[in-house]
Amino acid sequence: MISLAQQKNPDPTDFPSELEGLRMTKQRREVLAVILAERDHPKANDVFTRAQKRMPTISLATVYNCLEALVSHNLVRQVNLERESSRYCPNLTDHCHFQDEKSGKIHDVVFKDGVKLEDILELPQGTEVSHLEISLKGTFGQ
Amino acid sequence: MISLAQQKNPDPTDFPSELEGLRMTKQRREVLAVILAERDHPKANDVFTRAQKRMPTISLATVYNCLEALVSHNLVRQVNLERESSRYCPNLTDHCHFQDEKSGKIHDVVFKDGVKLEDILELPQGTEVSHLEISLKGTFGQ
DNA sequence: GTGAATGCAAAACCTTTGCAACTGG
DNA sequence: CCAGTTGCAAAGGTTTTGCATTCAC
Repeated sequence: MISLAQQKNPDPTDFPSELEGLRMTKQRREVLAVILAERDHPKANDVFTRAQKRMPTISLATVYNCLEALVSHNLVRQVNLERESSRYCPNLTDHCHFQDEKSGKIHDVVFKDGVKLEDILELPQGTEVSHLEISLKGTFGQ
Repeated sequence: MISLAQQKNPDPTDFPSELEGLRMTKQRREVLAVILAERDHPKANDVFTRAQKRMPTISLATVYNCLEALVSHNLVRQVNLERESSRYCPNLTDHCHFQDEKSGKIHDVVFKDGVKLEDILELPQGTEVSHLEISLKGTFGQ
């Protein structure tokens, strides 16, 4: 896994021409840069609006295409909360999401050290988990 | 909490005229009966199709209305997996959902005894969880 | 050069809404 | 009786698709 997720204000032109086997285009670079720039879990339309600032010709359909490509190549994570539109997240480490009911903001929440799925859930023998999503809602402390 | 969830082949006419403070109508009774009859996590449209068998005049919009009413009165649980349409579940006990990637079927999964959220997640002081949804995907054993 | 990606508009899909008619307690 | 619910059709919002053009390697 690459460490792009740690960058704060990435310049799209810094990205190599291929990432995780995905051919990079101007638009994909821009979409990735937008997601890395802020940790606020934007929706596709937010990404579109921000990307347009630097690239006025980009289309919403292209943003959706780029997001799909980035997600399927594990450069970005797609976050689905209830019935809302998907949000996108540059944090590729294991974590889940807490939506504060007052502010609407999404917070990343990590697992305590050493916690394993099989310790908490009754899963039958032979179960293989390929994807796990945990989402919480309520009042977030602090 | 009432024990309707345990019934196998409920007759809609068995339901009282009010449940959990919700005024029951023919349509709400039928929608509830459909969801209680099978544990396969149907989507709104599946509920509609099944309800139509006994009540040909029911409309899809009414099914959505009824589902919303039943969910908000805690008679039925709404299950959101990824970007799919919502599914509906009569199991009101604490549990989460596992979607088998081969069959597409949804399985209920329960927590091991004594597992508490605060034991597994790093939540800041003062956090209050009002809603928790855990969903898994992969190959379900057995 | 060539297969893949883009941009546009239109379609698809799920869910909600407005409103007149009806109904259940 | 009469507020609340239904059924219908239409609108809304998000995401996908078809296709000609353009681009990246």
